[in-house]
Amino acid sequence: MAKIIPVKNGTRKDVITKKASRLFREKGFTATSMRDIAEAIGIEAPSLYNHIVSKNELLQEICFRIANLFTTHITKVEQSSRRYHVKIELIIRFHIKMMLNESENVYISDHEWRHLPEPYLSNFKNQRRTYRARLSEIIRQGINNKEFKKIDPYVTVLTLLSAIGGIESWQRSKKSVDASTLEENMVKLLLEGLKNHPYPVSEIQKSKSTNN
Amino acid sequence: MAKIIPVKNGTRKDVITKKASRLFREKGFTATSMRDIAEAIGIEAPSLYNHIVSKNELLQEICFRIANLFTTHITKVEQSSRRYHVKIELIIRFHIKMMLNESENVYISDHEWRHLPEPYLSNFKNQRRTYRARLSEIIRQGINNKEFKKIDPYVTVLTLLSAIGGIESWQRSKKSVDASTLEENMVKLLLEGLKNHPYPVSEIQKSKSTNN
DNA sequence: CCTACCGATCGGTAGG
DNA sequence: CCTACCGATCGGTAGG
Repeated sequence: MAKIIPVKNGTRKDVITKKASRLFREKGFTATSMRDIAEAIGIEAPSLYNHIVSKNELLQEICFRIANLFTTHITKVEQSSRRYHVKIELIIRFHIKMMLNESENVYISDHEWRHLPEPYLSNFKNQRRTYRARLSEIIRQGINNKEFKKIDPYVTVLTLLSAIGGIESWQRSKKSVDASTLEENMVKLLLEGLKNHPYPVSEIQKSKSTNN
Repeated sequence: MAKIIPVKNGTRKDVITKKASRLFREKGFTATSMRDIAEAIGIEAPSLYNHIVSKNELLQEICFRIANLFTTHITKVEQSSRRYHVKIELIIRFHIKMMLNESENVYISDHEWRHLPEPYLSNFKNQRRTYRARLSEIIRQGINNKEFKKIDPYVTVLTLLSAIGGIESWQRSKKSVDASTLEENMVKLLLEGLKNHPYPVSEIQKSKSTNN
């Protein structure tokens, strides 16, 4: 009765988590039933509970595992002695690589976290807020250091993260773009939009095209 | 018995749609029950069906209304005789304004469309694919015309759309940034990352910071 | 890992 | 707009 989870090299539960990830991304967490997951594996729904505690546990493990990967990475970047634009480039490239290698779980972490039950929900939101603040701080310092143009650091963080976080949902329908093309082009667009060019290029083409 | 919908100046059904939008964005379409919507209005769930056909109908109307607004706008832009970078700027600003003025419905159209039932689902996906192709074409022409740097048009479209589409989910927690700051900073970052600068600035800072 | 089954909740209908 | 109620499905448990 007492949830004897096999302590092996991590097998049965991993299979469940993998299938669950796939389905959570495809149909959404709420729209995915335990019976869907069980069927994808080839067992009956109640059998899942020999390996997991609850449906929520699956979501928690996905969300926090991804969040911790990002937190670990930014810590490493902060501790390095690179220039600020290099730090931002490293972080942008890490985000893109995460989207490419862990797209299902990153997508879930980005879009399904609101279904976390309450102690975890606040926890997760805190972790995200802190991450964004640390990223903002790097951009702020880069502006002070004249590496970046004068731009609102918080808006920049929002824009960068959502730009990268969104590629997954597009990528699904067409894998027409290979990983390297995607990464280099996104870096070109985002990083060079951020960098400080030593000439007032930003004012040149500012026409009266403002209103829609 | 026959769904006599009041043809008035659009009142009761609008209230339902409004409340539904709010809840669909907050909790997600699947996690929102008809009883949730009814309770938010102050009536019983079955009473909703005097004004609407089904829960799916609510989602359909939201998704297609938003999609049509974007389609109408890009048609107008295409028919104008502006330069390509102005066309892109107009479209970026329209997207940002939509996020700010219709954030709930744009969010639903962006994230909950996969729950559309089948004749509508394919329809919606087609409309989105076409929109992206038309946007790509403007960028491609702008590159040919030397207004934009050499960049993959499709990746650029994905990046621009997801950058703007993501601001909503961030904006929720902190309304610290006012609309004008948000718009000007996003345009600065995204449009200037795209524009062709008449000097090889993009190569200057390209260090060996590639691998994470 | 299964069968049998639980209370809760779902979208929606009947009928007034 | 309500009460009464439907068949279906949900996450999960009991017990082996």
